[in-house]
Amino acid sequence: MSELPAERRMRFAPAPTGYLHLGSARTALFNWLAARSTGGTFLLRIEDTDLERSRPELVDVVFEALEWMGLDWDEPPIRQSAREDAHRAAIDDLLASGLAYWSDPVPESDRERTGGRAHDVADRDRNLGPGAGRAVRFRVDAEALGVTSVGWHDEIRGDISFDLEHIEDFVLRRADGSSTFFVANVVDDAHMRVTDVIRGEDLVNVTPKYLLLRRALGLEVADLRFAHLPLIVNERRKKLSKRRDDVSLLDYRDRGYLGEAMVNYLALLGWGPPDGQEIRVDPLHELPPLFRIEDVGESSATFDPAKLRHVDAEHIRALGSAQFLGRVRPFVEAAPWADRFRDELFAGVADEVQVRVETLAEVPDLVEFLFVEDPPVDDADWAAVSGGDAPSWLRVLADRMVDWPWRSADLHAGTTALAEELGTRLRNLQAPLRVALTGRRVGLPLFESMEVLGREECLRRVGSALGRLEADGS
RNA sequence: GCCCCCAUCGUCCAGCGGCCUAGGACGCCUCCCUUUCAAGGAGGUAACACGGGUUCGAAUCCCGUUGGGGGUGCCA
Repeated sequence: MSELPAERRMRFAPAPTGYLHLGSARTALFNWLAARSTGGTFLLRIEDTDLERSRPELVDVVFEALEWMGLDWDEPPIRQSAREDAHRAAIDDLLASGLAYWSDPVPESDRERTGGRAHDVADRDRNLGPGAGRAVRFRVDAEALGVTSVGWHDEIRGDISFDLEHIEDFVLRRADGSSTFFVANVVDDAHMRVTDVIRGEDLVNVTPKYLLLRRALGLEVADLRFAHLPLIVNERRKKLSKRRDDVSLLDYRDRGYLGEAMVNYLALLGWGPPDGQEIRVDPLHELPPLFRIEDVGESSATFDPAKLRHVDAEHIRALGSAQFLGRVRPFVEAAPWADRFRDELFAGVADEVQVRVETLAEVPDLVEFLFVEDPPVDDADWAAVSGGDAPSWLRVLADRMVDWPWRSADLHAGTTALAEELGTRLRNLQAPLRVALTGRRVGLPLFESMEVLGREECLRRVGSALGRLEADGS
């Protein structure tokens, strides 16, 4: 009888800070990918033990962000705050077995005595017991623990180990009675039967403590694996900071990025598909078969907004027409002219819009001329095209437009022929017409825009441009 | 200071001892296409941090140097 492969369980354990950090989002994604690629289970644990930061609406932000990325989890999320009894019990066990002890804080003025430390290892043997201001610390003692170093084989970075002498007696229970991250983390991971701890490289240094604690608590460690992901850094090669970098995942949604593009790009930071095909229209389905946590790189990756934009543009272009309209809707609805927006008009230029934007947020600006009475005229553009023969050209154009068949191909042909007639080139003739109709000299293809705008409206706009010219001239 | 980690084009990813006169992608530049702008097509620019080993042979293995990052809390 062959053994069934043991179930692999990975978890994402964010603290509800009110926004999901880009780095956390990537950690969530890699955990999810690791789970989905191995038939594992993806779990969620909300680390909400910090009273101030456990407000329900802050937790919802985490769910909202994960849902935006399309990441789904397999079991009901665990609230760490609901497990405080278990955390306390673990500390009591350690206290009972002598691996933890009560410790008094050492005042700043008295630190020479302790080598600068905020605690005194002499407390280990004082059998202090509970008391005001007193914390419980773990006894990192080679003799008591029977080892002189702790190490593990990291799935991403290979063997890592720390000598016990470099690990301090860390706090398990604060003076206020609350448990620290170290205990909660270990106890809850064991409770959730987590087998794969996949997290950021900034947590490498707490892993020895994790391991020590886990063993001290008699919790199984044989099948435990760790993978520490390289950090995402900014162009200065520093860890992304809330202050100077755009780190909130959902802000990218609000700025017009597609969730799947974000997922696609994030997956490319520290990893790449073996076949080299970077753009994955449906990353959530395409990536799992290709992903292996051990293929993740070990050096930090710079977050490159330019490449993100490119990936987003590719995803936008891959959208079907109906999908595109659906995705765009929230952005046009936020425009000042939202009440005048009409699907039919938009549909007439949608394809042309789609290849010209990198984010959905750029759409309104491109189609505004269709939905406002009088598009604002860009002064520089107007100045650039309204001189010379432009006034007379526009007059002729206005005349001809009256009986041209109103289809883009005919408008194109008519304007081209007229350009020749006038002894100029189409590129020159279309420029003033474009500014007259849209207010700018760059924009969507002109004749397609005219068809959608309609003859009457085009004539009206050319007419007012002519009026403006007279005013300028007088 | 101490501990841990990292080191290929400006950036991301390939390369896991010979296939490398180092490949792909983003960016940038040039040209083509063209109703502006895009998109698309064709080119181009640009890297193995340095020094020692090991080996017939090193971007690939080892050591050191330098550089960078992370950590060093009764934060997580």
